[in-house]
Amino acid sequence: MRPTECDYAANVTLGIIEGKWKLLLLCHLRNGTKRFSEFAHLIPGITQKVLTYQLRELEAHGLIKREVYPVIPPKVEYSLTEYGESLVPLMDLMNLWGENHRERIKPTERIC
Amino acid sequence: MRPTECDYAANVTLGIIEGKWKLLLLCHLRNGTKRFSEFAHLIPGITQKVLTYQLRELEAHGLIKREVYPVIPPKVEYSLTEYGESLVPLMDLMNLWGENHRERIKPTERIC
DNA sequence: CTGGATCCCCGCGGATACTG
DNA sequence: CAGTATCCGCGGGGATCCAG
Repeated sequence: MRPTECDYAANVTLGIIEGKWKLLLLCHLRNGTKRFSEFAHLIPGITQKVLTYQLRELEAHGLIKREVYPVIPPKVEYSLTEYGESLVPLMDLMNLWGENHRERIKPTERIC
Repeated sequence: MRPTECDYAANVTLGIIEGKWKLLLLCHLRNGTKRFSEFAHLIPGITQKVLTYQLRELEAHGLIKREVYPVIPPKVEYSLTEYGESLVPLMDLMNLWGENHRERIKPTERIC
């Protein structure tokens, strides 16, 4: 309630959430385990390097689990951890607010 | 539920929320109207340029209201709009999650 | 008092090529 | 298949100076 510094708690959350594709990745993982190539297919716009990077960060924060199967060809599965699921309410809220915001903006688009 | 693009609704929210000081500014405004100089005093780390910029963006998105009093010396007051208040639940949730995350991390700090 | 105008740095994210 | 390595551009944010 007295956020006199930039270490405001909500900013901690923001620091973990922010990243162009993180929320999208987390959202996809809510529907179940995903492989690296599945993400690349689901999200055509992302490059391999960035996909790797964002997944690594989510993993570093304990939100997702990375499981490597020592087979050929390689197989890696990503899944939401229990801790990652604690973000679900926040994701839902952000999703909801974002959709409302879109509809709020739309009327501006119609010029007529 | 089928976020095949980067225009995922939650990302819209993120785009409005993100910014190093925005959440903090919004939080301060929850306690009432603030003047420009008050922000500068409450948040020592922020520069005038950035403060101006972040306030302008929040205003552009309709979250805050900027009221200018034509007096000398200048007086400008910022306040939360009704739309801005619609973000309060999200802010609270982010704050809560952030605090929990801090405590979750702390044990790692104590090496003994 | 409330900014605007500049300059600068750094890191995120993108593009491309290569590898076990 | 699932990455790693390298280069690069852009923009957010900081520092500083100026202005009505």
